[in-house]
Amino acid sequence: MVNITFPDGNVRQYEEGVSGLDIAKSLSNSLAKKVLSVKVNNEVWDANRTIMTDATVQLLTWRDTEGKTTFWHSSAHLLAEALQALYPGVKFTIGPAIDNGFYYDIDLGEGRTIRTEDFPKIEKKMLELARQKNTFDRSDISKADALAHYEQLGNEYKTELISGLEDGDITFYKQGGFTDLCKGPHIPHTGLVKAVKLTNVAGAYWRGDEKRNQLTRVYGISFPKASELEEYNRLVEEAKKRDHRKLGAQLKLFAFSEKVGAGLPLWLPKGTKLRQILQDFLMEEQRKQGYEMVMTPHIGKQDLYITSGHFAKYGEDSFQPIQTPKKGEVYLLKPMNCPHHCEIFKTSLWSYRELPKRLAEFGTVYRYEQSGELNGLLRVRGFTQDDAHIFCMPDQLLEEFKKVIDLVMLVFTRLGFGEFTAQISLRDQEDRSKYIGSDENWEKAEQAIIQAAEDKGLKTVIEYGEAAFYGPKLDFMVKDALNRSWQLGTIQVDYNLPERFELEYVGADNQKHRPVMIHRAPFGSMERFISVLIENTAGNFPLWLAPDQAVVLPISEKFIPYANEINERLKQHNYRSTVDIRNEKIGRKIRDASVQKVPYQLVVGEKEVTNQEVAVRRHGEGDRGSVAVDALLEMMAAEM
RNA sequence: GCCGGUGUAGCUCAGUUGGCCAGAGCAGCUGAUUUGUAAUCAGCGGGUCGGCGGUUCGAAUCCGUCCACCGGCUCCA
Repeated sequence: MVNITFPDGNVRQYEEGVSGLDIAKSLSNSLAKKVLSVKVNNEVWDANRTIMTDATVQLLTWRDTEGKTTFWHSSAHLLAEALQALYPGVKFTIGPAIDNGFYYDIDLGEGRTIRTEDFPKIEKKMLELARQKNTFDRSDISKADALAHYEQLGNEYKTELISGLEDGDITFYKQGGFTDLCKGPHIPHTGLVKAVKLTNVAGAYWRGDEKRNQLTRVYGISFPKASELEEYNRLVEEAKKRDHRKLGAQLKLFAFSEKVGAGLPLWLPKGTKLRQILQDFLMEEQRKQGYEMVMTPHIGKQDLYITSGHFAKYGEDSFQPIQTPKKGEVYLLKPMNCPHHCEIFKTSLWSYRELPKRLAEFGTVYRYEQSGELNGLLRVRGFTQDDAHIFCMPDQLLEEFKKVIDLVMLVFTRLGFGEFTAQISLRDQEDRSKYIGSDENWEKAEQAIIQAAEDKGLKTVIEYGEAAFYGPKLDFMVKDALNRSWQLGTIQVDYNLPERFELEYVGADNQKHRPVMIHRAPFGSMERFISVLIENTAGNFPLWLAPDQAVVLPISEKFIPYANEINERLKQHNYRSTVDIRNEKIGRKIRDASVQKVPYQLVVGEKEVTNQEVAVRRHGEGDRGSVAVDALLEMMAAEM
């Protein structure tokens, strides 16, 4: 007998060799039908794998993230089985579960492709195979046999994978007519997969290396119930409506023009308003915290970026040098503001008493992003950073860094980004050739960030290889409508640029010392921040950010003078308000104001003129009834 | 940059296997209507069918190439 401990602390005895599925059956038959996999001593196992010792056991179903992962991973095998049937000779590589579904990377061989038109027949095949209720059978296999198996199939990808595995640690899984190198676990049988949707097909490099073969990646998602697929489809439709590219056009915030160039956004009046409000908000906070605004030009001599190291690192892949009429004179579009700010620091000799020096600029920079990377306002070639560089003494670093964390948190809280990931981006552990500066400085910088994040009680994840070439970063990641993660705020510690620019201050000892730099941008870039803001709010901005806060809607021409009066009152109180004087019915004016997502829609007609009131309609809510203008002003003030 | 897809009026889209002057709705303009909580009615104007080159008696439709956009991959100072 073995003692099985459940998550609630209960302990029950079972025969040795009991499986998760057996345990589920002993509890309830309906539960047994839902079990996807089982967590045994904190390791996820097949539900039918035998348990030989005392263990803590948690049965995993569709409700558990790990249960979903098992389900989707098994679905990837099902996809592979279908592809094997439909595309003979296809070579399989890897097919993992992801956050929202699964994919399989395959090599179809020369000249063959999969298109979205092919999806229905693949989905049909998958469901057909699923209905066979095939079990996933696990088998241990020796390294030699595993290699022989795939050599015979001519699958160099699998043999490469196997070469990296330990003998005795290799397992195959077989369901129906498909066998795959796989460590598992899998769901009890394919019949649990009731609904399948292939979502897209894309190229993906083998092992993520662009120098190696490009494989075909087929993405999909699957569900244990058809109704869940419908729900998923509905959510995808909803997400499309939040897309900042669509809303940006609809709300007349920004635009792109082929004639101006790819990735070069044009800010329309309303988008500019929104952006200015955000800038004003941050500038005010920064003023309170001792930042000083500076301004620098959009270009600088090539030499500036040779000093900073940017030219050596990115010169080839950037906008190319700008020539002048003078021979040999070369300028570059600025890719970063920091070199300019270093030169500002060098305009005087600073006393330690004057540090930290916090220089801030909404600086527009230009980077030649790869064409395939451009994406609405999320990834552009000309963008404005809410940049600042803090020059401080080494013993001020930690305190300053923590202050910046507070500022980023203030920004995120005020803008409603409750969900974010704080990521500590460190050097690549193997390849250090990508970075400038000494190991010693990197160590100090990385430790400072880890310490500051810990002191602030931030929950962080560490990502190696994500650092900037001159220093490590603390990045704040937020997701867009399509669940993709983007870096917004960033704080970086830099010992290297002060050295390269030979920055100095005079210490209490009357000696010259080298300051440390903090690069920081709470928004990151105005463009990206605003795109994520649009998607998070679905364009329903809080009142203080809305480009148009109110629109007065006269019932007919007769009431335009009164509407103008109301509009003037609002303007006197610094609200952004307009009057819709078009010769249209009130229903139409309300509709158009709603499409533009104007928060306060103020209807005025005979009754309102008589009572000296306005009929308030709050977008997203509806009719609030008529109130006096003073009451309206109070209502709006309370919302600011 | 790579893989796959898309590109018709300001916007959303129709346009059969290549075949008369390329269509609709919305938006715009003009006029009528003077309106009470998500689209009033009528008339009018508007398109080098993404660009360039080719095949053909004939190309929005077929081929090539470039550009832009979409989803991934790689990259992201």
